[in-house]
Amino acid sequence: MTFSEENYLKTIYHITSSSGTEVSTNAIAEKMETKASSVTDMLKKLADKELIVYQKYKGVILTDKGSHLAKMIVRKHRLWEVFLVDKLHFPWDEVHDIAEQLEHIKSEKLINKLDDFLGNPTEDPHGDPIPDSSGLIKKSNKLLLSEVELNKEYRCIGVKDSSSDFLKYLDKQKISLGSTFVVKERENFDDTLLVEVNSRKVTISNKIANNLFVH
Amino acid sequence: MTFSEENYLKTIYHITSSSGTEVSTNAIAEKMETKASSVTDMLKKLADKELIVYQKYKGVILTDKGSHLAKMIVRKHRLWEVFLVDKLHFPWDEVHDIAEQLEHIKSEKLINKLDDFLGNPTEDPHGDPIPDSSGLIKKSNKLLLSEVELNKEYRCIGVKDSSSDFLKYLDKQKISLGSTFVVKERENFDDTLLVEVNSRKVTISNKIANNLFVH
DNA sequence: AATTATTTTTAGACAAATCTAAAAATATAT
DNA sequence: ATATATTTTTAGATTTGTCTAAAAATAATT
Repeated sequence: MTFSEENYLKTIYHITSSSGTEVSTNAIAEKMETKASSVTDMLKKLADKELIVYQKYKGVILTDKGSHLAKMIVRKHRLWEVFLVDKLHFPWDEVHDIAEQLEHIKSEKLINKLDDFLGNPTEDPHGDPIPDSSGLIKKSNKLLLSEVELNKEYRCIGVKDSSSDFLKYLDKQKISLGSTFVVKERENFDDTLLVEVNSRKVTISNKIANNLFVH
Repeated sequence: MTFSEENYLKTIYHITSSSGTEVSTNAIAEKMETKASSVTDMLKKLADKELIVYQKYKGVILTDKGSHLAKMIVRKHRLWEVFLVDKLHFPWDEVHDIAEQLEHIKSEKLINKLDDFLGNPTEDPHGDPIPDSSGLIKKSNKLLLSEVELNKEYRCIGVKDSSSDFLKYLDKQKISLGSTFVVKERENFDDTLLVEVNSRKVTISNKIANNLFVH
C-alpha cells in the first residue's frame, strides 16, 4: 500500500466512525483537501483491491479487509503519539503532524515492540482509543465537559476545536492538558457551568464546555 | 525533498566517504539497484537544486549544502537504529530496513529530542559514527579483528560481509554481537589468529578476521 | 413535473520517478 | 591510432497521483 492509499483508507474510516453510513466522494475530498475527481480515481483503485465497496454515485463503505487495515494505521498513529508525548516529552498539540508521517512506517514487529515499550496503552494523549494488534478497540471513556456529572473530578485530556482563539482563551484561564475540573453548578437557562479548575472557581460557557474533552 | 532525492543524496555521500573522489553514474545505479538512465535524470534534478556539482560524463560531488543534508539523513538513520536496538530490543541485524524508512521522517525537533532521549550516542549499533546536529562526526574507533593488538580485549560490534554463509559460520562458532575477543597469537605465515572468544579458544582465519568489526 | 443546483464521474493533461532502446561520449585493447 | 567495449546520456514510454474542465447523474426547488 502506498502512503496515499493509506491516507484515503484512514480518512474513510474516520468519517464512517462518526457518520455510520456510506461516505460520499465530496466528504473525502473536503477532509483531505483535494479534488473530488482525484477521490473518484482513488476509490476505483481501492475498490479493485477490495478494500472498499464502491458503487458510482452511491458513496463507499470499507470492507472487513479495508477496515482492518485502517485500524492498523490508526493504531500506529496513536501509539506514535504516545511515544512522542510520554517518552520524548512533546507538548500534546505538536504530535499530530509527526504521527501523520510515522503512521506509514511498515513493520508489524516494530509496532508491536513499540506497543510493549509504551506499556500497551489503550488511549492516546488526546483520549482516543488505540486499537490492539487484532484491531479490537476498547471504547473510549472520553467525555465533553458539558456532559459530566456534578461534583465529580475529571481531568482535561484534550480539545475538540483547536483554533487559536480557543487556545488563547484556555491560556488566559490557565486551563491546560491535565487540569482538573469539578463542575459545582449548572445553570439551566443557558447551560453555563460553575467549575473548579485546579481548585479555582471559573465560569465556563456551554460553547467552551462543548470543546473540552475530559476523563 | 522527496524520499527519492534523499536516497540518492545518501548514496552519493556513502560512496564519496569510501572513495574520496567523484561518484560515477554507474556506481550510484549499482548501489541503488536502478538503471543508469534513471540516475542521470535525478542527477540533473539534484544539480538544479545545487545539492551536487554535476558535469556530464564526469561524475558528481556533493556541494556543502548537499553534504550537510546527506549527513542529516545519516544522523537520523543511525539514531533510529540506536532506538530500535537499545529501547525496543531489536536484534542488531534487523534494524537497517526499518531505519531506511524512519530516516525520511521530517522534523528537526523530533530528531533532536530522540537524540537526547537516547543519551546523545556517538555510534550506532554497528559501530558507525552518528553526526551531531551541526553535522560534526567523531571519527569511529571501529577496527577489523585482523587489525587489533595482541592480548587486548575487544568487543564484537558488527560484520562487514553479511552473507548467510558467513552468519551461519558465526552462529556455529557461537560468535555474536557483543562477544569479547582477545587475540592471543598471530600466525605470521597466513595471519591465522588464535582468539579467546568469551574465554573459549578458537582459531580464526584471516578472511574471517577481515569481516569482523570490533571495538 | 420541470427546472435549477449540486454532486460525481469522465476525459484529457501534467509532474515525478522510473524504464527500454538507441545514440553519443569516453575508455580500453589490439 | 583505430577498432572495440564500456559508460553515460538522450528520447520516448509508463505508472502513480494529481489537476481542470466538461459531461452525466442525482438532489432540491419552484
